[in-house]
Amino acid sequence: MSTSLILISNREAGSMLDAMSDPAGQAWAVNAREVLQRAGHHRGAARERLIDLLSDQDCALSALEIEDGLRRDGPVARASVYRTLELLHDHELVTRLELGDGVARYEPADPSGHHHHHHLLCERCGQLVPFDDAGLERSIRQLSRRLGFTTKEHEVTLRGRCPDCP
Amino acid sequence: MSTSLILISNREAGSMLDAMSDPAGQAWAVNAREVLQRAGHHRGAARERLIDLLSDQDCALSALEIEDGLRRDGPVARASVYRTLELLHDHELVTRLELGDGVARYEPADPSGHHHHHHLLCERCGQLVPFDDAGLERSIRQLSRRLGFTTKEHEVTLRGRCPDCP
DNA sequence: TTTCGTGCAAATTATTTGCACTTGG
DNA sequence: CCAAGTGCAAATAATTTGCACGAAA
Repeated sequence: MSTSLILISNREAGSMLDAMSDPAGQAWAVNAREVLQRAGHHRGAARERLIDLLSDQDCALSALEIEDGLRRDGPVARASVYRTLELLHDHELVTRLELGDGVARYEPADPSGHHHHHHLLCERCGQLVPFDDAGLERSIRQLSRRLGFTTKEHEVTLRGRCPDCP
Repeated sequence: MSTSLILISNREAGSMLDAMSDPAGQAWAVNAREVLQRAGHHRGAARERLIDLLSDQDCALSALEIEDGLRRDGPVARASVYRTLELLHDHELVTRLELGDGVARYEPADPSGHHHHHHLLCERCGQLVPFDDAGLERSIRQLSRRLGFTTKEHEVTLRGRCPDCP
């Protein structure tokens, strides 16, 4: 049974990406800007900053978390954050998640499938852990075919206890 | 590859359940009342009505939809709806879903696993379709074991085009 | 110089809470 | 009676929208 696994806590992932100067994120940002430009969009400051911030991220952030992050470098309007996220989502450049706590989270979308992953939310420590599983993906592909359903996005969320929380 | 399938549109399912006088729903309602009673809860009118309404349901409803449904038979306070849903969720009697449109939906939880299912949301016609797939469940079990994660709930959402919407 | 982006504040929407009153056991 | 449930209205929290002004192509 081939199961590929990426298991990264938010904190660890941040430093990993720092260490490798985040080539994947850069690629995403470049592509995102290109897509928006082709669609006839200008390059406003807030949007540019948001794209940079998201590209440094490995896992989902809420709109308010993004706003906070941006504010550390200077003021931003909340509306710009929401509008930019909506725009990115319309162009399928971000994935929008709702993990069951009433807050929408966003993360860079990954058309190549290289960084595709799902989420596991520990109900005890609140940690959000991205994971990837080939068997699961296979099941979903087969299932979609069987149902005659054209699946554009899919999302799997596990809620429970992580290995560190007994 | 054994893949069991239940494919029911909301509308069809409603009539199906009518036709068989909803034995599963009745069982759920009985159990729900028992669980709440054991926990020392009284039987207020709003809560009783909500349990009845949910037990007739095969798939997820939002709090506002539930409120509307209840109002057809008489007035209910919105707060009672939310409080009851919270209570049922605390006792794991309902499953709470967030399918990505900012609204929480609730449906009777199924400890037996008999009616366990996931959701498929057609982005074109908006139809919410419940489905069940053995292969998918197997993948999730294996995955949880491999990650050392104790999965209490899991949720799979597919978004795309249903067979009727080309 | 026109189209798009931004900021601010006000509006919406979903959900929660405080409190006085009613009801179940 | 006492604990729990209900309704109503006001409070939050997340997200959206209208509009005037500033910036990009």
